[in-house]
Amino acid sequence: MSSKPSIPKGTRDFSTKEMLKREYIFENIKQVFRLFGYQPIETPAMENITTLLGKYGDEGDKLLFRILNSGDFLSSLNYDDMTTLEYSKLSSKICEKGLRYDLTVPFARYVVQHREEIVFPFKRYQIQPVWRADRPQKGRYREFFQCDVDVIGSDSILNEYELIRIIDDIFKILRISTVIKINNRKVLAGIAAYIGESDRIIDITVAIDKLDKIGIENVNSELSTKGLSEKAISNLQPFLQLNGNTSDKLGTLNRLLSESEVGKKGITELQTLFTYIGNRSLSCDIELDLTLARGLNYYTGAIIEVKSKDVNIGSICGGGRYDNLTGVFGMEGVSGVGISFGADRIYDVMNQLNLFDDLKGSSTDVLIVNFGEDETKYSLKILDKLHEMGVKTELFPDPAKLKKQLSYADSKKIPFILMAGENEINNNCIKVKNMSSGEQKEISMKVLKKFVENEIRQTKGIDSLPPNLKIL
RNA sequence: GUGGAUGUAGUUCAGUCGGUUAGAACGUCGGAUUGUGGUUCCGAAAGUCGUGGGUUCGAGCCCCAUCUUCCACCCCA
Repeated sequence: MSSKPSIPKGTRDFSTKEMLKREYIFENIKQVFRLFGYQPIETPAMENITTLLGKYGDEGDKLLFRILNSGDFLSSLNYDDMTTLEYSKLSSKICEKGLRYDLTVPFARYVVQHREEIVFPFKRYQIQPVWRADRPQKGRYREFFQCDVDVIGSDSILNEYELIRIIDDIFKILRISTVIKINNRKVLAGIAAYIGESDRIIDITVAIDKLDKIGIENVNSELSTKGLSEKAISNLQPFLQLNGNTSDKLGTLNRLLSESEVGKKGITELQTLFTYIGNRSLSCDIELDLTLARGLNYYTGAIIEVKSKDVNIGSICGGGRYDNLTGVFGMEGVSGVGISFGADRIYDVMNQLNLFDDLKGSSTDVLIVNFGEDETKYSLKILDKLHEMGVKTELFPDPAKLKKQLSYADSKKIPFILMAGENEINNNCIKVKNMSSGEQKEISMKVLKKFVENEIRQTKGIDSLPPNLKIL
């Protein structure tokens, strides 16, 4: 039984080089989240399946990973169940748990469960993997990390504005040029009402979401296939053809939707948001995009999606406002808004654009050569000192040939070697080798600290770190 | 879930019409150099040709199934 080991479809191992890059992304995102006063939480990888079902639409239910009950999972079934139940009903009988599909629904569940201990508005961030049983392809994985920020318990559009700022800050730091697309579900609901097809809002939004992909004719024919009347479709056209700048668009919408209460509410929300954004300078492009629909069922207000301008990989960040997500868990009238950064896609974008150049260096600054048992005591003393000074240092674990130890340092791009063999120990000094110049010299133990400050810090020190990591 | 492509040392890829023992580069390891890396030179290890069946005297190559990865759709981060 020694077949080659493998990992499940759509999952990946991350090797050291990849992890350094990934952590760079996580660190930066986390710092911006903290800057705006968000605090971390984590929730379990698995949730009760009933928590997850029905929150993401039919498509979402299909993509949930279900966890087979432990033990005799068939004991809850009788013969009739097995032969007559359709598979989805059957699976919810034998699978009581599932892997989380996103971080928003578990968060809503968390808020309801911990309502007594939470002070509202509650601003939290959460960086964890999620799982979807999707068919994998480029930019689409079955296990991937989401970085969520949400504020729950506040209706203010200031929260939407804050999220836009966060998006802008993060992508500015990561040097990804992006366009932020904004829309509002209430406006979409208003449009559906205006054309007399209120109950078809999902079909309508899904179809117009494809506008820039398949063109206006195909959208119209798709709507017609879905059973929308000719009249409704022709009434929809002015919305599909909306153009001009943001205030033009909002003006037109205002006229067209003057009869619709929800529609007008949505327009006001958009207006408020765009006023906040106003003339503040953002590095991202911002665009009011009526064709932005987003599939997740629970959005009720603003919807936000971010795309890279240089790499075509779908959205790298998305989110919106949900007015009653906690309602399904028994806590009514609490509105929240949040966004989710797709770390894996951000990684793909940055990799493709070679934006990780700054990270080429090693994580270790100094390697202490291992000369053997007798010298190790002396080396460990040096190691401790350097660690106390905050210098990233490692001692080679085996007394391997010097050649081996040096080429290890070389492959890890460690810039400094410290050698303390018999001669050095007798003279109470250390030999230092600079790997890039090849130059080496002996220094006494006393000036070790000075040496660190003058040379290591300058070669590998804080100045070489990306500016945003300097605080660390 | 639907349709299409793909798979050969650790990695990137050759491999002719189906014909003897499947090759290269890079990487790894060893040596030239027992206390000095990168460059150079020499050498070695490394493969059940994704997996399982089938056709054939003979299969990396042809056929079937299956898995992986990739692409389009659906949907999404």
